[in-house]
Amino acid sequence: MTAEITDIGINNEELLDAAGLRKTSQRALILEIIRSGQGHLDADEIYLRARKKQPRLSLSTVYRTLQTLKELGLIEEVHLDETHHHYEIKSANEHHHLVCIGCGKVVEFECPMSHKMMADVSREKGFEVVSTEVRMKGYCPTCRRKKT
Amino acid sequence: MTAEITDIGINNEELLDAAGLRKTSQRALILEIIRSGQGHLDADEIYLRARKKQPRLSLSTVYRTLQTLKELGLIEEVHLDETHHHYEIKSANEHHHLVCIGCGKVVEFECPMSHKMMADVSREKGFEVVSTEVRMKGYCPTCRRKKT
DNA sequence: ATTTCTGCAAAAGGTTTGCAAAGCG
DNA sequence: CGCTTTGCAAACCTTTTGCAGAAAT
Repeated sequence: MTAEITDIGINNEELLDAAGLRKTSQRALILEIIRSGQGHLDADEIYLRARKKQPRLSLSTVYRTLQTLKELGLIEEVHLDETHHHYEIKSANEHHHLVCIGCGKVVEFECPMSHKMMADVSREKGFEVVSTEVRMKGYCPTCRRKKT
Repeated sequence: MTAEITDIGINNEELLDAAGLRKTSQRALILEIIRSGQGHLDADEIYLRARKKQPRLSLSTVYRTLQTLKELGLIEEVHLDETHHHYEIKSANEHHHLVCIGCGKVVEFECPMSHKMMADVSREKGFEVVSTEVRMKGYCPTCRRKKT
């Protein structure tokens, strides 16, 4: 029962340590929120949720922490639309995003082909390609029905 | 030699007309700039270039015109990074973008596989997928050399 | 005690909007 | 002439930054 909100977790603590960073309650909370929120939270949503536990926490801290966690490789910034950034826990299985134009729902999908695509493009263009993002837009089953 | 800068072009004029919109010199100029600028211009760059011909043109007009042209389907908004929007002429051959992390250079590539990807995802997720954007990042030949 | 972090407020950067005047049809 | 479009300035929204005080090591 000693699981404190300040626990960032063994591996993560080591990471912070190695980077010469401090383990603070704000960082732990924000990471926890991203972890338990089913992916794709934006800064403001994280801020709102975090304030329920730490009312004095500021939005700039959220942004700075997101930046830090991203640099540590704990979270990933994804671009579901053009106006916000969204963040999710960096997971082993890479995936891409399908966004519903009607309701905003986000579904993840895997894309084994993307590796071949990267290889093809690398060869053709002479680039060293380091990342690929595939984003699809469409109508989810529910919104498809509504459309008619 | 009577090619006026105010010529939006036959098809485009009809489009404007059909939409109940007016043919103005600003719209013609902006479209012309996007057409002759080798793709991927952002609003500010378009604004700068446009001012050379029409010094009193305003940035809001650029934004409003881009919006209009996009709705008419004459241009396309692409997302090369997260801070800007970029615009290019809507062309028959669909392509995707590869951006150099070092120098910002943008290269287009085709992606025949994307159709299969769309079909696969549609079927698996039950979505009606309407668009796919593939964005890769990497180092161009020149920047690769510099890196070492 | 030293150095990093946080909160607050203000700035920044891209984009949008309200409104009166100008321009197209 | 009526209605759209423009220019200007101000507003907006997300994200970043400067700084003094608070917290971590």
